[in-house]
Amino acid sequence: MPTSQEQPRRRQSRGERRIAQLLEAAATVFTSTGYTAASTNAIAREAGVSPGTLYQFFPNKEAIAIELGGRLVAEYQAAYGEALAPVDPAIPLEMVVNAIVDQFIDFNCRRPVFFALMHGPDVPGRIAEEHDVLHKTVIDRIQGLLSPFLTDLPAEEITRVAQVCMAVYMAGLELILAREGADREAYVQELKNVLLRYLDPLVGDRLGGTPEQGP
Amino acid sequence: MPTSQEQPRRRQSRGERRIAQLLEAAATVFTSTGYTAASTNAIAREAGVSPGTLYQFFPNKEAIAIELGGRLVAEYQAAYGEALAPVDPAIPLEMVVNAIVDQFIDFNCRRPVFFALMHGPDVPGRIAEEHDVLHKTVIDRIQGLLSPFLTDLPAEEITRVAQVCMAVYMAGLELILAREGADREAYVQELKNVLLRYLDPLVGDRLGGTPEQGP
DNA sequence: GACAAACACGAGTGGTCGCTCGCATTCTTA
DNA sequence: TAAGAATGCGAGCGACCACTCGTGTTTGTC
Repeated sequence: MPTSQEQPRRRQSRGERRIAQLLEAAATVFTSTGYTAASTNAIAREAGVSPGTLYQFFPNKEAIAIELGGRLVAEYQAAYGEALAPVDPAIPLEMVVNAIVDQFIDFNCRRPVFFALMHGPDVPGRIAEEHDVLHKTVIDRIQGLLSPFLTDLPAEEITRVAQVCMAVYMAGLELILAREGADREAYVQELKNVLLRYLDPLVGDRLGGTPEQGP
Repeated sequence: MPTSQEQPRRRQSRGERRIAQLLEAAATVFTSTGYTAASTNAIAREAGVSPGTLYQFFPNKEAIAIELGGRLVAEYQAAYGEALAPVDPAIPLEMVVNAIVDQFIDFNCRRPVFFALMHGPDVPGRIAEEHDVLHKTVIDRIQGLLSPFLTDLPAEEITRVAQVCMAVYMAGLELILAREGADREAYVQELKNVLLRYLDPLVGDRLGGTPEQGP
């Protein structure tokens, strides 16, 4: 016999719209207050519905964050699915780093919730697990991307380099999200500089060292 | 007439001991759960006293964090007060960065609460202000330290560089605190590498570029 | 139009947390 | 040693929050 079967409730189009509305409201509230401090009543109010209506579509608060996170990941992969795919190591590292940073920054600026949900230290068990999985995946991809460039380094060290790149990116992202306009652009350039100068001395000896670039 | 005067309650030595005990307990709880999730009852339990006793010495939860933060800053300044003081720009940047990173890492490893309190995104108003002040001070100091080295750059850009250095340090610290032993040391070296390679191309042309260093 | 299912409401429930209060105990001081 | 202050206790209060439930409304289907 089936164990506690999940009967797939038939949604009406009104329901689908409500769900989208609630997730949008949740994104707004999570972004401004973080996950833990965000109350489900506040999310419902932001969406213009009653608390009861919210629980018509989500079994609990955690499920909102999980669904939101899932949709964000899907949206990201649809837009930049190949961002971290391995590339021809003959391409200058500068171009690779620039392209990847630009894509990630672009997405994170358009969807600031993503950072709030991923970087928040207050998210509870289940979400933290999802984040861990995603984090490990990204690290693996960075590692695979860097390997052809960092031919002289042992695998263990490449892992470390990937971890450091990820951490530096996250730190830069926080600075960047707190700024706007030209100031933001300047910090994006600085982030690229940090990563490039960090990685450049590590690449195996091939033609084309990366020269300095100005703003 | 005096406005709502604070009468300085005479403490017995027993009381001073309790305060130290409570702050130590608070440090433990804050470190493991963060400020918001830490309950005052949990802090009292950790210290082996009743909730009422806790409130004999602190007017509210915020005051605990503020007192703890104040003592940590004082402790830090006593140990490394001159860590960010300007130095002779003839000294190689590598030595300067190495020394500063070592000192900060050393302190943060011995007192992990410091990072938890400073980096936590969930700390309420009053504490956030204190952190802002401290953060601005540190940025200023870094700026003053870097200026003699980065002679070719306008002030505005040096500010940006200081901000980036601080953010990179914080990111590295998070990686480092999550590791132990030889692994930790390796990440400390990586952090130094990131900062050095980022700053090295910026220093005005003088003798002594910074060569690569191994683990 | 009739019926059922999905949707919507919002006061209410149980639980947690910051904090209080009345009272007991220990220390200081004269 | 006696008075008063400091310390200590822990049940409990009020506020807030995640979540529920009884009831009423809208929508899809025959």
